[in-house]
Order: sequence, then C-alpha cells, then structure tokens
Amino acid sequence: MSFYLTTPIYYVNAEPHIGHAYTTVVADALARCHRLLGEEVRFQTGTDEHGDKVLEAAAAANLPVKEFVDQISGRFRQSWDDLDISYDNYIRTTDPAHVHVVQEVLRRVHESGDIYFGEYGGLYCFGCECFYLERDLVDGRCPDHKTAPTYLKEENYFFRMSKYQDWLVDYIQTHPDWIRPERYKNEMLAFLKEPLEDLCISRPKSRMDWGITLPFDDRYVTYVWFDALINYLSGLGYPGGKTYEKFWPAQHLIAKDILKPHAIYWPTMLRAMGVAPFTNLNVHGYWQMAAGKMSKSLGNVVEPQVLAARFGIDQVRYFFLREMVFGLDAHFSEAALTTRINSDLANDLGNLFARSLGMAFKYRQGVAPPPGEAATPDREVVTSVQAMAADFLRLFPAMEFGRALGHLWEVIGTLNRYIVVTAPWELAKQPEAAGRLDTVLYHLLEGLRWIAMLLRPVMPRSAVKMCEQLGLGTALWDQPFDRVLQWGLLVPGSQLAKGPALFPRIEAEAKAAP
RNA sequence: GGCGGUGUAGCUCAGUCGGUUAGAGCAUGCGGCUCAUAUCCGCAGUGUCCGGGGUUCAAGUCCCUGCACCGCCA
Repeated sequence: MSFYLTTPIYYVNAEPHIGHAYTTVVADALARCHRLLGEEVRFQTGTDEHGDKVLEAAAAANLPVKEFVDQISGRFRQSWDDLDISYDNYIRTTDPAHVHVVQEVLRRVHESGDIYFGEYGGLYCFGCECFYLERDLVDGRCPDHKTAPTYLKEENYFFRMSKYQDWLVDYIQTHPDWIRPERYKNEMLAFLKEPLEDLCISRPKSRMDWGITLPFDDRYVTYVWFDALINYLSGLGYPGGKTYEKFWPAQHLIAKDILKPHAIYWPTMLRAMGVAPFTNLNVHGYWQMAAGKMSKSLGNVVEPQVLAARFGIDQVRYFFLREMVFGLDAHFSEAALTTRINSDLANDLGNLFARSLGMAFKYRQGVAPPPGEAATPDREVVTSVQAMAADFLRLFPAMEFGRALGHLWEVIGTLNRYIVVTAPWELAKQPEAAGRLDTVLYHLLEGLRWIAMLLRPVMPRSAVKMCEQLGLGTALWDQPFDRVLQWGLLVPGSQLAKGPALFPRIEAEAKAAP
C-alpha cells in the first residue's frame, strides 16, 4: 500500500514562519505514522520560486533573483531539517525537471484545445499579481496593498476552467470527504454557485519575466499558480515512471488561505490533463498570535527554528499537534506552549518515565524484572494501554491529533495512579512481595514502551530516547506498529539506562526572553 | 449586502439522538504520598450554557429573533 503526502510548496518571498512549520510538522507526523503502519510513503515539500513578488523581494534584498531564491529555499529546507522533518523529496519550481514537466503539461493542454489566446483589460495590482474590478477597490486602491492599480490591456493565454465547472461540482458532491473538513467543502460549493471564469495562465515577459516560458509562445511566462501546482506531479516524475504510477493520487495538506487554487484550479487542471483527482484536500486553520494576527510588519512572527531552539524540537511538535484541532484556528502564545510543556511533558510523561525507571534502578539494579501472575490492577493497565493504542491509531491518521494524544495522556494518568495504588516503595520493604514488585515494575516499563512506540510520529527524538533507556534494541522498536504493539515484548533481564530528564521544565526566566 | 460558522467555569475547549445534580485540562484552595523533573494521587469548588421569545412532560442541544466576533462571496 502506498501513501503520497504533500505540503504546499512555500513561496520564497518571505522567511519560514509558524504557519509553514505547522503544516510541515503535521505532514511529517502523518508520514511517520503511515510508515509505521507499514505503508510505502512518499512525503514531499519544497519551494515555489517564480512570480512578481519573488522578483520584488530579490530586488529588495539587492540580490540576483536566482541567488535570492537559492538562499530562501535553503532556509526553508534548513528549518525543516531543524524540526526533524522526514521529507522524501524537496522540490523547487526552478528545478529543470519541474520546468520541463510544466512545459510538457502546457503543450498537451494547449494541443487539446483547453488553452486559448485572448485579450483582457483591467485594473492590475502588481502587489497581488492580479486584476481587480472597480467595485473591489477601496477608495480606488487595492484593498491589500493600498496602492492604486494600473490599467493594463493585454493579450494572454487562458485555461478553459469554466468547461470543467459542472464536473467539479458533481465530483465534490459525490465525494463528500474529498475536501475536508466539511466547512471548506461548503465554502467551495458556495463559490461554485457562480459561473466559473477561465483562468489567465500567462504573463507577458515585457512585464514580468521570472517564470517558465510558454512552450508555444516565448513572449510569455507561466502564471505562478499554474506552474506551482504541477509540482505535485513533477515531483513524482510525471508523466511516466514507476514513482508516479505507484504514488499518485496524493493526499494534499494545505492552510485555508490557499483553498481556492487547490480546490478549483488544481482539480480542473488535472481533469484537463486526464489525470485522476487527488485523494483528499486536507485544510487546516491559522495560529492566531497572541498580539493580533500573524504579520511580519507587526513584528510577532515566530520563527520556527527559534522556537525549536528555545523550547525543543519535540516540544514544539507536540504542541502543534496537541493544541490545534485540525481545520480550526487556534491560539498561539508562549504561555500556552510553556503550560503544555510543563504539565503534559515534564510533569505527566517525563516524570512518569523518570520515576518508573528510577524505581527499576533503585529496587532492581536497572534490570527489567520478569512479570509474575497479573493481578486486577495489572490487568487493568494492560487493557487500558491496548484500548488506548487502538483509539490512537484510529484517530491519528484521521487527523484527530489532539484527541489521539488525549487518549494517550489518559493512559499516562492511569500509570501514575497505578504507581500510587501499588506503592512499589512499600513492596520493596517486604521481602515476600518481591514477585509483586517485579510484576508492577514490568507493567510500568512495558506500558511506557507502548507509549514510546506511539509517540514516534509525534516526538521522534524523545521516543528513541525512551526506547534506549528502556533497553530496547533498534531491532525491536524500528518496526511497524502491528509487530511492536504486542504486550510483553519488553524482555525481562534487559539492561535499562538512566538519562537526563526527557522534558525539562521551562522555568520562568526562559519565558521572559524576548 | 448574501451565505456559513462560532459564543459553555478565571483561561483553552468537549458536550452524542432533546433526558438525572452541565464536563475535561490549565490556573486556584485544602489534604495525602515520598519512587520521581517541587513532581504524583485524592478532595473542593465556582457557570445568566451570549440576550430575548417559542416548541416540548423535558432545551446547552430544536425553531424564531437580536447582539458580538470570525470566515467565504459580492
């Protein structure tokens, strides 16, 4: 079974921010989860590098455009490496292979008659790279850029998007899960109640030449969205090849701001190309920043690598997945991040791990003891761990990350209570309770092993640390879920290892930093 | 202006088909334990379920209406 997952390719006119990081972390966690479910996974991210705004940004940075895009693309890639993103392919729209595929697509669609030459005149905003209607302007100015648009009359190439409107509406209605969550599907259906216009897919080089030259008219470059969306295919080696055959169609992951290109342009493009639609478009919300909306000009952009350096990679990954309901907006603040880290990671999980291992060392010299006959509380531990794993593996791939983690944390609570109920420090005082103590310690360690296994997609580094300290070899843990999630695979007699606190508490002074 | 969403504890949110004294986490207060990262466990709360009206034996839940915020479209 194969699984192809994509993030958008990020536009290189600005630095990576927390929104990009969220999409990418979610994608990574999903990719890791599906690998552990035994599927063959291809996970692609990358950068979108053509268009007006990139040209402007390069000019503002006083760099040749290619040098500029190399630099920013590299910075995105570095950010993802810093966050342990396990992408299989990092695509750039300036890659010659991508350029070639875009031209091939244009040629085919042109030949099939779905691209035509026409004229369009209107008020053009260079900031938005689009034309505006009079009624959309605010005091005669662009509503986003507050600049007066210029009247342009141009001849351009158009994609017959309107031709596919009825098909698209029908497809959305007959595949209710296709665009999800539902609210975004409804938004698109509402949008499609109005007649769809054809899409202008060229820009005259006289105005803007940073793009892919049209194969049938070298006076023009390709409109940046038409170019960018094709990355999902070009990254597989489309139009041919085993990779494409194996992995298409894709699971796309996007933020809500780019819903329309993905839900309208892209499926109609695929249709015109004769390619099957993507499997799902998965749309998520925004992080609402504590001090108003996320915006560079407001100075509250949180750079992902800065966050990771200050709070920890796994900590940030956990926060993203735990705190935001996929599809809805959520609030971001350092206070919320700190609370999650301190109460969930340090107090609940980290402390449970430390006290369990601590007792194994204190009472059993750091060797995993053999379990004796299970009593009622022990059996309850096994039952709740197994039930939780089933819930977790049902919810997590369905992108209910917060609920999946909620179930996992209930079991962490169960294990903390199990310690109180069984009171190993009392058992240790009674020589005749030695077997009982062995059993309790074993159930704790084995429960923690399951937790470590399930946390691998979310917090890969911490999960490996847990496995190491639990004395497991990679041969045991580096396997699909169905092989490692069996009760009792922790081998009695294994040598455990002590380590520093998994998740140190964030103290007040760390919060005070700018 | 049109369509849609949201409004529940101090904060963030869950509340199934309408059904008992409306829940969780965090924060707060009290008590307990000592294996542990001053951690963990137990107990205690606090609510105009946005306002108003209606349907019903019964409404956080369904209907109407008003307000606030958000999104999409124009």
